[in-house]
Amino acid sequence: MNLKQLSEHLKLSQTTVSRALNGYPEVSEHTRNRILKAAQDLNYRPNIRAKGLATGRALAIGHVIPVSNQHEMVNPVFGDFIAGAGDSYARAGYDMILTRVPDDEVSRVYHDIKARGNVDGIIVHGPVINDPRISLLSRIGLPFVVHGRSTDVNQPYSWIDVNNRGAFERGTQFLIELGHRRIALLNGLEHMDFAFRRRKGYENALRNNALPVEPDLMRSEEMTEIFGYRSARDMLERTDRPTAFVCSSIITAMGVRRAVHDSGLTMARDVSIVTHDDALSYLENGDDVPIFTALRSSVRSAGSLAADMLLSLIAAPQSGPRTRLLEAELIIGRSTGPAAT
Amino acid sequence: MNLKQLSEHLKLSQTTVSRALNGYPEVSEHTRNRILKAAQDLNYRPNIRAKGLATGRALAIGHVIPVSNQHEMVNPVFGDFIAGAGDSYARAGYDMILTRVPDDEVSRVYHDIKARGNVDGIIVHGPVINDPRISLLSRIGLPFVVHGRSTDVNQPYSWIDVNNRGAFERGTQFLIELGHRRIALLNGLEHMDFAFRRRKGYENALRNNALPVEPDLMRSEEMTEIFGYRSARDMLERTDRPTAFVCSSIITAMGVRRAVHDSGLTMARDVSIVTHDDALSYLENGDDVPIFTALRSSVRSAGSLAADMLLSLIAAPQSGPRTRLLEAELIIGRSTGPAAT
DNA sequence: GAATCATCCCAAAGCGCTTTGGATGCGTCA
DNA sequence: TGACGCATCCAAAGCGCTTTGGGATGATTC
Repeated sequence: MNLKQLSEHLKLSQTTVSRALNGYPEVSEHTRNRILKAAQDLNYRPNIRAKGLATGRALAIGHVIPVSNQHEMVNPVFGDFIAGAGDSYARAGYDMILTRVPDDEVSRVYHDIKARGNVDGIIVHGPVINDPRISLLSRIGLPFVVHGRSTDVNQPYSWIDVNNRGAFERGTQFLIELGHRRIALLNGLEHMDFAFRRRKGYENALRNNALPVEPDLMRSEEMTEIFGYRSARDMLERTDRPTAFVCSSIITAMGVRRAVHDSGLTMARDVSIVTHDDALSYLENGDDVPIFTALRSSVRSAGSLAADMLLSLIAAPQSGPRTRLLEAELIIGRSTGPAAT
Repeated sequence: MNLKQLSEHLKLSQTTVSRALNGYPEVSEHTRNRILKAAQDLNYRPNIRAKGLATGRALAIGHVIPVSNQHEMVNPVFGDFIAGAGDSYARAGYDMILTRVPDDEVSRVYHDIKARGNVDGIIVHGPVINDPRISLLSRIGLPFVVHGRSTDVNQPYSWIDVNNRGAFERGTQFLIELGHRRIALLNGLEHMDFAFRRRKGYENALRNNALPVEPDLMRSEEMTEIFGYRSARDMLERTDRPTAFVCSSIITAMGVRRAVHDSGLTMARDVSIVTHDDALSYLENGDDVPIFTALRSSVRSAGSLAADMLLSLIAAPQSGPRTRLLEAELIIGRSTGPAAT
């Protein structure tokens, strides 16, 4: 069932039917109702490709996920972010198109996307420090919103981000106030902007309290369980072992917990853990009482907000870059306690 | 830069240029090379919507993710599956379109998708027992491949699945051979087909060894860490506590491990754990020596295979349903040992 | 030399929609 | 009564591509 058939069936022109369906005023209420009813009854759906061709809009948003050549890991955060964004798109009648792109092909792919015209805008995932994609997309003229920010990029652009620096400063400060002096940081890869900012926050807190920043206590890797385990294991073997850990991910924190157990120590009593928590639906941080003391910020709602931001950016292109900084919430769980004296 | 401009620039017809670019034989080698070079130089990309309109193909695959009204959890497996599939699509020049659909709207959405014509085929995620989507899609006439199978559906359809029954039978048998007699099952939601099959496998192994199937030792829920923890905690408090657990997910297994520790017991010595392992990139099961004894099957390669299957199904629609059963590999890790006597 | 046949290329229609630029009919007003 | 405005509707062009149905050219055959 296409427009032509529908209009023939109604003995009206395609123009009138199209206008009625799209809410234009040049159609009488009577005719409009007749058309809407027929469309409903005959189960008419406009062909999105034809519509796109005619309007020049694609009615789709692209999510371009960088896949690094060294680090093939799929971001665990991704599913939840997409879920949040997808719900927003569904409400607006947009499709969501996913593309995985190797680092060395981003430029080609963005040009492709622009030329093929299959999306109206893009969400940029996983920004690194001084991310070249931002100036590239601005130059190409494709509307976009970055999930995260990019340090050292000085042109304006739209982004939505958690206050990573602030959160980690707060988490570290919290441990310091509990009396901890040797606090380790198990961070994500620090060329990633979020990880870079988290380290800044961690260091700020130490400096504010006149504590030394010790490279020995800082690690930066993909945030896996095994990374948490191995790092904590190593550090806990030392005589001057840390009494607390700040982790960039619940998964890593789980590894630390395992190491604490395996070292014959007790969490909260001997070793405290504070972790970032993206509130992933499959990694709930306990139920009534959280397992880990955490800096929580739902990546799912970030997805939804990013999508909304991009859609409004597309609707009003002139309105200039928008930004939104979300604050993480400090949740006190059972993984922290006063430093042993 | 569109076809018209390109052909004017070359002083050729659109027909010839189109044919040259799409590899049709009616163009001399000389002209073809000239066209290819110009296309390259001028950075020409065909508009995919126009192409789709003209050919009737969408050059896109839809992934429809069911979102249950009761269980809002985002499937943790999803990211890796998509990664595998996405790589296949990229190779074939297809786009991947994601749609999240509430359970009660599947029918409407599938009809929409068909009518709007924005995909050439669909991957069905998360099949339940007797899944209505299969007959629905067959009736609508949209090519599809199911990730998993659906018990009680007797019409033929294309699917790719892990041998869940076989894997869990094997895992349970392994524990029995280690001397375990009281073996608990922490399963996913059993209206999901994969979970249903896993229970069958578990029960088969018990029956084959003349062991009782005890409802007290079987739980079925969303596969979270907390589910594993709480269930194991409960069961380990009993006087006739289980000596082994079979889990449907590494995340749940982590919860069990925590419960074992918190109960003052030792993994492998007092309590053994066997778990399914989807080989998620952010949940590696240890490094050289796996942490958990596991039934491993990469969901990522399943994604890639599912995508390839669907693409070939679209290319040769008459060729009838295809199926592919993957075997999980039993990996011996440090979570299992002989039953304490 | 005419007929036949490849080879290479083109004009134009068509995919399903939107949108421009009228056309038509009717009531209103001086 | 004629001019005008308004409310409704329509024909046709156009979005960028593919594909059908030839047309022109030169080589080959008889």
